[in-house]
Amino acid sequence: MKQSKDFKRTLITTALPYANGPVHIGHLAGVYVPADIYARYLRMQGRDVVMVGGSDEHGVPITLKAKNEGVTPQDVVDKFHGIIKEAFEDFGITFDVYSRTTTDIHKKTASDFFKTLYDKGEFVEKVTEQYYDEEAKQFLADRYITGTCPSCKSEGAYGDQCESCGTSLNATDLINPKSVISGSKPVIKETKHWYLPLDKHEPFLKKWILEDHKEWKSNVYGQCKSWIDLGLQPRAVSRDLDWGVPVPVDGAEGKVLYVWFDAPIGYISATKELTPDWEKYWKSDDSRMIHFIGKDNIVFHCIVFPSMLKAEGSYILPENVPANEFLNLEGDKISTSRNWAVWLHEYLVDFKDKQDVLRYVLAANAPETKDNDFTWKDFQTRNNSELVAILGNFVNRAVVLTHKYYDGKVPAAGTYTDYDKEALAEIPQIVERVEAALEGFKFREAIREMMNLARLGNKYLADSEPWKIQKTDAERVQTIMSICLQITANLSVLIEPFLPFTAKKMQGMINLSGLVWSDCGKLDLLKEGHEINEPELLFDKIEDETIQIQLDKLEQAKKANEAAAAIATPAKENVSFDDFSKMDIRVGTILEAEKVKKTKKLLKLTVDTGIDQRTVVSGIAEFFKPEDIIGQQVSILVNLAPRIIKGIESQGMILMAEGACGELTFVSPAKSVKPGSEIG
RNA sequence: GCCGAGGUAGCUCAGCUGGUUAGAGCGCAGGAUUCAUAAUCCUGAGGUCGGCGGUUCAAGCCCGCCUCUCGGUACCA
Repeated sequence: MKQSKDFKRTLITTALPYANGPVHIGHLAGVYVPADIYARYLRMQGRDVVMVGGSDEHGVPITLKAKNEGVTPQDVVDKFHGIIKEAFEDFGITFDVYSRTTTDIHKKTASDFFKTLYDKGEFVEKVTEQYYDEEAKQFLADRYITGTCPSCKSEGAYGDQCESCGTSLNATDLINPKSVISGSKPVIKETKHWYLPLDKHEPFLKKWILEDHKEWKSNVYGQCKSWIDLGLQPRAVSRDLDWGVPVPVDGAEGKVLYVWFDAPIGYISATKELTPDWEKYWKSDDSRMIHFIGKDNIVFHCIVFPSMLKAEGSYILPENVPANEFLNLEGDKISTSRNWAVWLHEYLVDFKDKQDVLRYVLAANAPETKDNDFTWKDFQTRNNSELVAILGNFVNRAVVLTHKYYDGKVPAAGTYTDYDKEALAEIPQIVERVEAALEGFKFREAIREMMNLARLGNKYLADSEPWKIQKTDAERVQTIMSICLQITANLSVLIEPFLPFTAKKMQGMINLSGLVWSDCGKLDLLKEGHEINEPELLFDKIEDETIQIQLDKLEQAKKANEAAAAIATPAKENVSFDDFSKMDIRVGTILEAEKVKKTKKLLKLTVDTGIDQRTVVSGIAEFFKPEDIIGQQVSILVNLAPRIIKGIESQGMILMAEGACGELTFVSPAKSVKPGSEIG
């Protein structure tokens, strides 16, 4: 495998945050902090690096949000692009360019990209059937259709997914589909779309990833292998929608590029926006591209986007895709809609000027190999016993002593003892280990090693005990303090990629600036007589009360969510008595039950309906063991049209009640009654 | 069900192509120390490496089966 130094320049891309909400700690930990550490590290080495990012502003969810709030999609993305961009700036994420996908340059870039592939015959055209709203005169994307979930029967399920039970759906599966736009019942209509034939690129992807990039992280490699082994399907690159980049082909009115197609092209347009020289980052073999993303994006960045680039023909492909897993918050998944998150803009209100603390905690506990948990307790501990006690404390000790003994002037080093030499020799070793970790995208390890330099400082100071011998051997103390100050100076450089705000503060304190990475390991960064400034604390302790406030805040969010979930869904439309009478619901008794093989949710039941004994397949296996429900009385819809499920004919449907957390319960008579009793 | 990733000290994680008494940080206990934000330094306790079987002179690392967590995918009338 090629080393990063074999390349002349590096293009770092960061996942484009979707502009329908602010960014939270999960985004930061998974993508932006690691990317920024890496970019800063390369820049400090004087290497040619460009880090691009931007807001992803197209797609259906944004149009939905706009509609709900009675504003235009542009209003929505303007608002969140602003919030997101500011949050990144506040946290010191050093994008060389932070753009957005609603710029003209991007529209043109994406449009041209499509046109090139179109002209080369890289797409296949397909006509499919989709829902169409005749009143609003437009096709309905999945998110624009609601109805009753065929799975859990709850109202308000979307065409792609039921929010209530989490099942992913096809829009055509919904019972009583309704257009979100006009409320009318949509009709099925034919529509033409373009597809990227991923299957065609499969042999290439197989070799490129599975053979040539075995060094990718196991989670990334494994995920790709899984997708490729499952067989790749053509993916639609266009949608019937009016918010996005128009498909640049005759007869494509009302169609735009599907958001996943236009979003990664945003990396290209952002680079174009940055420099007229953009092609050298994208089209020369001595450039390498690194995609920083979360695990939800692996398939796009490892399979889809490379296929697009390959099909286009003139672009380089990513050299590595160091995708992270997910960060949980206090044991639960971070969720924008449930407001279970720590929002970056809110964090800075509560923890003013503590960007580095969060950067540190997130990098030290980044979900590199598996999902990780962010807890406020851990945040407090890492701040108090690592940043304050180890790093801040050492620097403070060195600076305070220098002022005490030498009035702030750096003393001259005398003769080094063996122990001095030993300690000093460790500095370049630590630097080397930090470098190796960073080159391998092991940010947790890198930050641990970085802290080891501060640990070394504390140990050296404690072992040397200058305060004990200042009166008897002042000359020796000069050497000791000189070494402590050189370690401090080294620290101020080494921590910069990770803790840029603190690095700046430190360099101000020791009156140094313009340090670069190759200064790490030097023992003469501070010359004799160099004057340093007054000590100031790099970090403050965080008290229990401060942490409790954050925990309370989350607890409130949780309560608010529970309250929202407790509200019953609105009643359905009225039906006539005749409609109701059509349904034949009986009390039945389960006689036999067994799991349907090769399924997770299905039980095959034999039910005594009083009329007959029949077979019903029911999706309740996650909640009941077969042996526990023999003899259970249930409500059964007996005149539902039979249907074959997994090779078994299901003759009817067991009615279930769904609890607040999605758990299912039988609807059965309060007293045992004879099978066949009618419910009505 | 199938595919992928994980399951190593109280917590968060390392463990190279299998090789002597399984490591680190935090936490905990004891001691030292006072320059420093009661911070620091030293020492120590603590693990049947998810479980069972197998291959091997030797397995946390290889193979099989099982189990739990996370993600993808199929199924849910």
